[in-house]
Amino acid sequence: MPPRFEPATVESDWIRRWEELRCFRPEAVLGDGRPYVIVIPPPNVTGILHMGHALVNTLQDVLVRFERLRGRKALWVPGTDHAGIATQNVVEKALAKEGKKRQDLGREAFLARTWEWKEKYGDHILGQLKRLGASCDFERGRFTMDAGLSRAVSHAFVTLWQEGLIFRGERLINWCPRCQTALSDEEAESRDEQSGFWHLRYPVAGEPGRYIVVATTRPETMLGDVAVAVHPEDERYRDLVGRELELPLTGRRIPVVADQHADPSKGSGAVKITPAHDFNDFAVAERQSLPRIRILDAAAKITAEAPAYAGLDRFDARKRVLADLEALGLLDKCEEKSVPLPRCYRCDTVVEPHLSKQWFVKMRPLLEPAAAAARDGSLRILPERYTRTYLDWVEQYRDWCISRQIWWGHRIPVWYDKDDAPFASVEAPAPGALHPVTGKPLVRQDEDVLDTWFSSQLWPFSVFGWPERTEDLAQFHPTDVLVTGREIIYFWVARMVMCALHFEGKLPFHTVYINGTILDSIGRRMSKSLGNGIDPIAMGEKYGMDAVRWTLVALTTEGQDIKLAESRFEGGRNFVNKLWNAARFVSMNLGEGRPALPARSALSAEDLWILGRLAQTSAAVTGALEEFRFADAARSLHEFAWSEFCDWYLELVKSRLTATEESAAADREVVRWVLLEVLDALTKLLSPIIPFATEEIRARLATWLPVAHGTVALERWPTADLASVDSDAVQCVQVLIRLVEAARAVRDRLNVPRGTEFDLVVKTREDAMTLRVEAVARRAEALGRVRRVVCGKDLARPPKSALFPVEGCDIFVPLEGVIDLDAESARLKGEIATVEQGLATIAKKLDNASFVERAPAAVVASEQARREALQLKLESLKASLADLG
RNA sequence: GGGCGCUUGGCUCAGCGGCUAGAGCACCUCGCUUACACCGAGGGGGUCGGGGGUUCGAAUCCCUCAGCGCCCA
Repeated sequence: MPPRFEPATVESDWIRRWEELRCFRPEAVLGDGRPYVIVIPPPNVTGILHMGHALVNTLQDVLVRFERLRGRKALWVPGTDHAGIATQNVVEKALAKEGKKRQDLGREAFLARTWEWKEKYGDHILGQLKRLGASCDFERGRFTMDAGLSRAVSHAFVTLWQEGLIFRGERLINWCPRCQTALSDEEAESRDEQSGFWHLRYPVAGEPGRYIVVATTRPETMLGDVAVAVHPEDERYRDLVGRELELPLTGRRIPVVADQHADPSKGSGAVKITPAHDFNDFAVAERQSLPRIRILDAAAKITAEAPAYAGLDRFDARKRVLADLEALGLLDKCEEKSVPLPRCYRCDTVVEPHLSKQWFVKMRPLLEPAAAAARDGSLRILPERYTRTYLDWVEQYRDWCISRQIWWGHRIPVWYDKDDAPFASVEAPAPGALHPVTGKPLVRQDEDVLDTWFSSQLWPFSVFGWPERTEDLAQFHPTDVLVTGREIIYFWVARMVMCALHFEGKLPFHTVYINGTILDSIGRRMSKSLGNGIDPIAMGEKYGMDAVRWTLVALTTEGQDIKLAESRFEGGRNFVNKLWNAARFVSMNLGEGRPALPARSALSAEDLWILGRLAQTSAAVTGALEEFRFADAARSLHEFAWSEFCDWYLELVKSRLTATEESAAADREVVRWVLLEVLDALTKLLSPIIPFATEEIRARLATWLPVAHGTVALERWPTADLASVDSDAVQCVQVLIRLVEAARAVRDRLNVPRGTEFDLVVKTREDAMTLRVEAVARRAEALGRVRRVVCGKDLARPPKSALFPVEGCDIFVPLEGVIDLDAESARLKGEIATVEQGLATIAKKLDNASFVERAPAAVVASEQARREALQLKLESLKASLADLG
């Protein structure tokens, strides 16, 4: 084994090997374990793997690998999402370079071109997932526009339509003038932006000089005003209700209406009403039976309804309207205001409310069960606080606009007769087919496609062949856990829950784990525009993918956001290398064959100790992963592997492995057995987080640590026998550690000349302690480079010595003439101060009558015991200090 | 405006009612001891954002103020 773990070749070798072994299929798991299923949040086909993907997929992989090792038929279904608008934009951009628009190609050719693009680049991100080490069943990979999944979409649409839960209607929707398509409410992302807030004067008809002032951030919309609303109780305008205003620049007259929507406490209390271009105003117009005048077309240019401005872009029109109002003296004033401005989530263009005929899903009946599932706890969302987030959206029951005026996607399975009567059908009607209700021939299919999320919401079961009753569907749906980011709770999670409940009558998963957001080192979101992203693949190449995975897992606490800097991966790399070298050390100290299981009586204190700690670590890691406490799992493993196994156990056994006497041979086999035992369990426990290095270690040690099916991924998770933890061995090792530390501290702190040899004199308080010290004395001598450890209850305090008090004994280092007595005095004074502070804290409790009375007896008892121990320690320290004079 | 999260050593974070408050990184001193310098040994460093309260006991629970961030309207 090389002295450094070399990830590059190891990773590609194992990716290939796993593929050959086909070990990530649920069928590869032997036995009859229950399935454990996760479906991946499908990344866009246009996507490249970013750090957020690396995190969410590492966490899923940890869970899947963990459950696979526990014998579950683990299945992680990968796949990609066709990402309608995003993908279409990519292909359109490529076309634009050739000076073409998609309309130049026509629908068929454009779609062919997009499929071509998809075939060429669409699997890129899946390849990156493989490099991440994701143990997906790639043979079951799906794409949302696969034939089967497309059929699922049609089936869902037609079913909902037949149930009256999908309808077509003319409503105000969010419209992206650049993409030229409708968007759902969720796809119009509002950010606060600075905007002008213009106050306009509308002259009262027949009363020269009198105005009503209305304020707006979109003054060009005044061209489409149909009324001004005031609050019915507003005294200022009471006489004007029912009268008319001269709408400037248009020659039209509009009424003043009384409506609750006007808030008297805000501004002038009067609001302009533009029903065709504002959501609130649309509702007012419905109530007040006002007309809707469309002054902006699909490209957000002024229509012929305002002839003087027709053809102007909305922002140019804004300037012109303002200038013209100004010239007429009708511009009262302009303020600066921070307003939420909705922008297209795909292209960032300012979204315009737009009146058009679209398809909608009637959400209330679908969402009610989805809300109930979260409320009654049958759907568990972690961290729990996100249940509120989920419910906040779900309980709004807002209808969902699902039609998109683009080409790439699932075409709406609706055909019309010549009178526009729609008919939804999974199968395309035969040419000349008649509308089953009107009896007239169906003449055309709907031009639009469905929102991408309409297909994504079916993902947890469409990937298994739904609506066919396939074996996979029966076996793997419902799934177990969904892991995803919080920004997608509305878009996707809630809709999946609603669909699974509606179509299958069950939740698609019992638990949703919301992972934190990856931020840059100063807490900003990583984004292309800021250029502050860290590429996980590049990090993998530099530090090893295991290091990337380890680091992300170690940083995942309670779904908190993660501030990430490249330097963080060094820690991961170092840890993986440490493990590698521990295995390397073991490999260098093994014999010919596998050592036999030793009798328990043959095990030394440190053997029992490390085996006990291993059991505790297994238990801790198992518990942590069961509860999604990823960082805790990593912490336990790090502590055990580095601070206990490497720092102490490996050091302790070196002398046993190199011992040359005849009698040492048997003990050497014992050590070898323990080393392999620990390494066996440790590599298994670590394999969900760092699969590559653990596989490679097992492969290198295959003679001694064979894996049954060619991969550690199909091994059995270590079970923790906590009952076997030997408390006496634990105490022995604790004393041993203190002995070694005392020896080291003497050398490093008390200016002992190099090469000076010395003894440790251990004055114990009880015979049991004497036995313990004697049990570990030889090891302490070896590790601490101490000449002799002498111990006993009746030993005299050696004069002028350094003191290291431990519970149950005092460790003296008699070094008159060698140690720096002043340094020791100073050190003892420091110790004394610390102990006195501790005693003071305890005294505050124990001297408080109500503490002794009211605190639990166990707490009081432990405080008393601590007081006694500290008291003894203090006396020893003081005696030593006095002795040093 | 409503909701949520965060504020603990220089940095990034654990700890969420009872050990003299921990870790990693950084820092200081020493060390190439045949697993590892991507290492080892030793060490310094925190009145847990401010204030108030509950409690025998608060970094931990409650209230309040301040700052930072996210989501929704």
